[in-house]
Amino acid sequence: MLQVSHEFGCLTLTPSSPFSLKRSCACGQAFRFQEEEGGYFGVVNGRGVRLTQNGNSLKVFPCAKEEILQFVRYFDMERDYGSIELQLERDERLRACLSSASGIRIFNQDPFETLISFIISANNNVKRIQKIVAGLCESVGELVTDDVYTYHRFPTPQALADLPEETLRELGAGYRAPFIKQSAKKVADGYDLAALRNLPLTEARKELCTFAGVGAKVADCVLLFSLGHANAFPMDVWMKRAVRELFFDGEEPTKRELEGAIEKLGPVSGILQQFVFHYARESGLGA
DNA sequence: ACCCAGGGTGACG
DNA sequence: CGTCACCATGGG
Repeated sequence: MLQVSHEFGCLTLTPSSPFSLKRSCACGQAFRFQEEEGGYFGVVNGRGVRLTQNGNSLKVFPCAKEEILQFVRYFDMERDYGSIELQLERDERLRACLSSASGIRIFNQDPFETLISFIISANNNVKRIQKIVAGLCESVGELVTDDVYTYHRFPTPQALADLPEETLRELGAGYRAPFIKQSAKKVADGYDLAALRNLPLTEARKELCTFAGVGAKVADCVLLFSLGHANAFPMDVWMKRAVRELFFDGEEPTKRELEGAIEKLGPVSGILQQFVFHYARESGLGA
């Protein structure tokens, strides 16, 4: 159950299961939530908002009445995370993840922003990804000044498609510069990312892999973090280590064994994955 | 100098 | 189908 209240232009969402703003913002799913004075500032669906946590409540400011549902959905507050954490708790292999990952929510981000962000993420680290994405926004993202804040939106597909490769390299994108440009152009030319929401996981993944700089892992991030595929399971170096340690007693699994183990986790395996990922990074698993 | 980071691409078997 | 060097960049 979710309690929703709205007064003085501030939205308060209180889920009945544990919520952690800090873990949700820091778990590596999104790269534009900046920590500041007891909260976070982020741009959600093109709107700059300040996020704070009070008890188990998430506060979003500013928020107009018409925007309430949109924020509820972005922060995935309609989903029953109590049952998800219960599944983790019941699994002896995954139980330990909760101590550092309880309260995570998977945000429903913009597909294009997520696509470009995770193209940048390839063979890169979170701090640098944040820096490059911030540079993109400050360079060619629309500058917005509303009643409360001044901020940049994430660039449009056309804006990134028009950006010279050299500029992308100056921002730190390195060899990913042409991937960003080509993929942005494909969206600017009319490719409908949102349509992938309604495709089966395997087909949606295959579609995303036609973009430059997108392989299975980046595709799964886009599907999980922006297109509602809760069973997309991104396998990066951290998850490979974690799965090897937690599921296969330190041994390297075959591809079949790996797929089987993920399949057994059920329809929200990708969300479970994010708890494990955050745990692995926080506990420095294997490093 | 070397290794690593939310990997992908292209070449070669 | 699988493997593998290579790819920019910054931090440890």
